[in-house]
Amino acid sequence: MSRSERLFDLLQALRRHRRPVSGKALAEETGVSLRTLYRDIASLQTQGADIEGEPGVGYVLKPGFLLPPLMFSAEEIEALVLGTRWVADRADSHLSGAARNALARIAAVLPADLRNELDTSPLLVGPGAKLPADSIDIALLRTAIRMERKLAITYRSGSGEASARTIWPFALSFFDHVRVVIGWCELRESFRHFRTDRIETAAVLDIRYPRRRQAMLRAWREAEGIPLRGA
Amino acid sequence: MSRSERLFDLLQALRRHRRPVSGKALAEETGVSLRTLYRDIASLQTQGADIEGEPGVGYVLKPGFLLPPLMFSAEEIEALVLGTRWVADRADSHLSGAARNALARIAAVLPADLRNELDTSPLLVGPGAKLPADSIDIALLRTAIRMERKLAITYRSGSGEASARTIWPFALSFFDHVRVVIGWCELRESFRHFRTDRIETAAVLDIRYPRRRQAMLRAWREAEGIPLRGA
DNA sequence: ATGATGCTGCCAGAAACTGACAGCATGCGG
DNA sequence: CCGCATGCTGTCAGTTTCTGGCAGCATCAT
Repeated sequence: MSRSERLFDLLQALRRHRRPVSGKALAEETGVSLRTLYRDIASLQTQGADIEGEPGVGYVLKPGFLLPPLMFSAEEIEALVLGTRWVADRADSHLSGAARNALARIAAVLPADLRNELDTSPLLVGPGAKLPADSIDIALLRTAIRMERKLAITYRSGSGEASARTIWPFALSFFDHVRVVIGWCELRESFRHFRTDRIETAAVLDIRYPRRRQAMLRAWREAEGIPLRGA
Repeated sequence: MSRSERLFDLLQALRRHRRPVSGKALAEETGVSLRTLYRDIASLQTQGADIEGEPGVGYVLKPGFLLPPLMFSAEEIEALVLGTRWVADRADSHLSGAARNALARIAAVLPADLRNELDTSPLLVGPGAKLPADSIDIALLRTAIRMERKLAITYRSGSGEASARTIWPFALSFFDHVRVVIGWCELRESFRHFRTDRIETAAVLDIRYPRRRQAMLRAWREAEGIPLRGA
């Protein structure tokens, strides 16, 4: 691989890792010695890339580098199409539509050959377990989460008891057989999970809850010991 | 200026000029001889840049090498992130990486507020059923499919019998618990499914199979009565 | 036909790239 | 305080690559 190709690779590697990455890791990824990696970093910096390196931490590329990334590879298109198909198939109809629209927007900027890959992608999503029907609209939950609004729900637990709660929803988790809203429960004063199919009614309140959903997600992850999944 | 820096510059120069530019002009702009400019152009082309050069006219960079800015709605971002997370979590490591890369590329061309949506997307993929371990590399299968190559496999069926077959793979289907290659089986002369975890060895042959994978996929869909799923 | 331009092969000297080693700086956890 | 992980720099020699110049062919518009 020529040096210039390697520099593009390095840039992409930096874009992929949002957290600091050690020079050693990047050197291995790009297949050069550590010394050369330092030189490559310096080279990119000369060209205007805003790369920050802290001793003991690693490198981060701050957004805003003038050079946009290279086009998707065929494999990346496959990954995008597969993901989109899964969402289109398993999520609520709003999100399905959004997935399709997103893919269409991407298709619009692809050169002909990649658009063809996109249209004829050979990775399929098999029919999954049937999700229990929700009585509420999942799109409502996503809105509440996105806007950080309190949510008033009536919930029927596994044992059949109904309860009315106000929760601060901050995440929605998709399992193979079920979907779960994760939120802070005002009643219990703790993080709780609620299967969407057991939520009987839900109303987005016009009250913003007092914490940032991202912070709550982080706190919940720590409390549950759940690492970042996926991307 | 080193060569690799110059290539970045050349790319920018090509991006800046929308109309064809003569090699001579580009050579002056980048400060090299014409001969070297031709080499630089060739170098960029090797890296996938679609640069058109017409005798008597000049060079134009056709779109499709660099990713242009993209715009999405918040919901579309959520859909993309969710899909990507699912792929990153459930597919083979190559495809996982591709999914992450694709998302990183998208992130790089997003305006700051949307990039933030992308980073803090509240839709999670729950841990799924554990997929049985494959003894072969799924990436190999995807390559065979993408390149429309025959595949020699040894397969152990559900009842335990082993067989060696040559198949024309044209699709890979992801189920919650299992992955399945779909192909035309030369032995049976019909479409067959093969669970990837039951494929014991697989070798991509250097022979292209005689039909287009897209046509086979269509034929298979009709034969099985399977509608388009997802996107 | 002519001119402008793209494109390729060849060659020899010049420039760069590279890895290894040695060393310093910085921040963190003990 | 230490040790450690990490960033960062200098130096050097061997290797690779890059570069310019020249010569020549191809293609297109005029």
